[in-house]
Amino acid sequence: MPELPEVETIARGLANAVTGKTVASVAVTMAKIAIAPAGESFQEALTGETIAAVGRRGKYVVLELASGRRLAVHLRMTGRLIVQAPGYSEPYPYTHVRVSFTDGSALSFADVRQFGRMRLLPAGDPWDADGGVEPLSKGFTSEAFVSMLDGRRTPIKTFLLDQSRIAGVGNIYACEALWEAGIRPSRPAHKITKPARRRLHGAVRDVLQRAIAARGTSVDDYVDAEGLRGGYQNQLAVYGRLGEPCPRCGKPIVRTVLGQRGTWWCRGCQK
DNA sequence: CTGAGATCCTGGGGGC
DNA sequence: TGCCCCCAGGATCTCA
Repeated sequence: MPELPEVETIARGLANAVTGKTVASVAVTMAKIAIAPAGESFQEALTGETIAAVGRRGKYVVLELASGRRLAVHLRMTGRLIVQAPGYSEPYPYTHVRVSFTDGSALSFADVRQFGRMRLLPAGDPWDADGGVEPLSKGFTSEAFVSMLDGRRTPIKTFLLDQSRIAGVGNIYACEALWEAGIRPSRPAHKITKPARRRLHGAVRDVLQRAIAARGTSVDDYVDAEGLRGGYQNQLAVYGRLGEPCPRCGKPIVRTVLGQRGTWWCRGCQK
């Protein structure tokens, strides 16, 4: 499941690989994946465009096009954006959209479960207006985070996963940040003390930055734009480690369900 | 506002 | 060994 660090890694790889390239043709083999503005054809609108830049917003990979339009890609659970060099032979498995460039290379969107989407947006479209703060931006200050939790009765882990509050945190890094901060995932957000809120603010940023440095986490089948796995799965403290000893206190990691999500944590040191 | 439940999908894990 | 069942999971929508 690509979260902020994985999407950041993919976007950086794509920035190197496709910036400046011009679209020669587009093949869509699963129509629901590729969404165009009303009345437009995805293939036709994209053909002839040049990739001006590649960035990230929350869990979206955003390709900025020379016309001012954008292609916002959400990978959901099993989506992949794969760059294939000129002369590539095999289509990447489960490819639903392939963008071919004039130099013979291609950018393929592949997705086993078909949950991911590529959305072509008109220039200036405020598509991400209701998205939350970027947790690695200057705007995500300790003070801002402390006050965000005021009056919020929802479990803190559910809060961290709400993309309209903080953009980009998913299940893996919510679990890891809560462990690092020593906070129980089910704790109502407003009941968390200010010192603990500050610890959590720092933990969210630390975990995300360390995961980016490791090029993301590959627990299931995440790979970046070059098809490479990440390395952060070797640094996980709790996620997916049911029954294994807590790295801090040695008690076995437990798994509970919170907001319909698997949640891994330590009863010994998360209060 | 808040949470619960359904929906979308398919590979793969568990049970027998 | 083989087959069938069922589940995970992010975002979004409906309903209470």
